[in-house]
Amino acid sequence: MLSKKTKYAIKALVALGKNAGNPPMQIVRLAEQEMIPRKFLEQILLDMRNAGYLYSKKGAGGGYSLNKEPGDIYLADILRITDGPIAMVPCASLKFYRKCDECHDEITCGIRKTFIDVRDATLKVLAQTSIADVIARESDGNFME
Amino acid sequence: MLSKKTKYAIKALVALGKNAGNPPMQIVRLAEQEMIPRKFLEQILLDMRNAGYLYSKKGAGGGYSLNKEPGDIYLADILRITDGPIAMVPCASLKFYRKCDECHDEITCGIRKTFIDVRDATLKVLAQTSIADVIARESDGNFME
DNA sequence: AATTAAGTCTACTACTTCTATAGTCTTTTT
DNA sequence: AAAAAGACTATAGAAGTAGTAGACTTAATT
Repeated sequence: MLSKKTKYAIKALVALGKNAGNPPMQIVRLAEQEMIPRKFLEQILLDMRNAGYLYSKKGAGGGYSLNKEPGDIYLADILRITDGPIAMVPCASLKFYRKCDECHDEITCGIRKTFIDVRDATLKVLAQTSIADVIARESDGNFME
Repeated sequence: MLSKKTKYAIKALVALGKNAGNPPMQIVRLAEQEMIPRKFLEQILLDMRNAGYLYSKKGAGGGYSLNKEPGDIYLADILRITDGPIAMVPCASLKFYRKCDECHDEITCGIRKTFIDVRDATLKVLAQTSIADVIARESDGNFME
C-alpha cells in the first residue's frame, strides 16, 4: 500500500500543477483544499522541495509552486522520494537494491525473477505517468473497473 | 514491500511443491531448510492450510504437503491471504475495495485511474505466475536486471 | 495404555514504521 | 517593527509486523 505521505504528495503536486501560472499557494490553503493535516503536509512539501520538484518562497506572499513542468514529474520519482523502493522485494529493486536476508542464491531465485517482472510492469506505468497525465485523466469520463 | 510473512509463504509452497510425491514435510525441517523462524512458519502454514492450499497430517509421520497442483497455486492468491490487497490504494483494489479517506470524488480521480492501471499490470504477472512457474524459473539461467 | 511425534490455536510481546503534532527559527514583505 | 510565510528538529501516539510462548489435540508406535 502507498503511504498516506505519498498520496498526499501526489495530491499536492496535482493541486500545484493546476495552480501553475497563479501566485504560489500557501501550505495552509493547500492543506485545507486537499484535506491533508497541515504540519504533515509541511514536511512532505519540504521533502519535495529538497528533491528539486518544488519552488518555495518565504514571507508574506510566499508559498509553493512547481519547479518543473507537470509533464516532467513522474509518479515513480515521487514514490521513490516518499516511500522508497518500488519493487516488492529489496533484491528486485533498481534504486534501492538490498540482498534478501534469507536468500540462499539470488542468481537462481525464482521469486526474485518474478518480482523483477512485477517491478517492470509497475514501472512501465509509474515511470510514464506524469502529474500532467494525472491531471488530464481527471474527469475525462474514462471508466475503468 | 512484501511482508516477510508472504515471502516465507511463497518459499514454503515452493519447497513443498518440490517435495511433492514424497512423504509430508515437517514444519521443523521446512523451517530449517528455508531459514524461517519455526513458530512464525507454523502460523503461516496454518493460514495457507485454512485457505485450502495445504494438506496437513498430525502425529508421528505427519507434516505438510500441497493440497493442489503447484500449477494451480498463483502468487496473487498467496499475497492476498498473507498481505491482503494487491493494489497500492484501497480504492483501486478488486478484492479489498475501500473508499479513500480524503477522496473528494472517486469517479474523476486521476490518481485512482493510474493506480488501477498499476494494479492491472501487477496482476497480469502475479495472477499468471504459479508455484510451478516459480520452481521452473529457478536456475534456468535466465538473467534479468 | 503410555509415550512420543507431530500439527492447532490463542495470546502476547517487542519492535518498527507511519502519521501526526509542537515548537522554535529564518526569511521576506509591508 | 510587525506580520506572514516557510524551514527544521524533536517527539508522541497509533498501527502494523515479526516473532515467541504455551497449552491443547491428534495420530502412530511400542
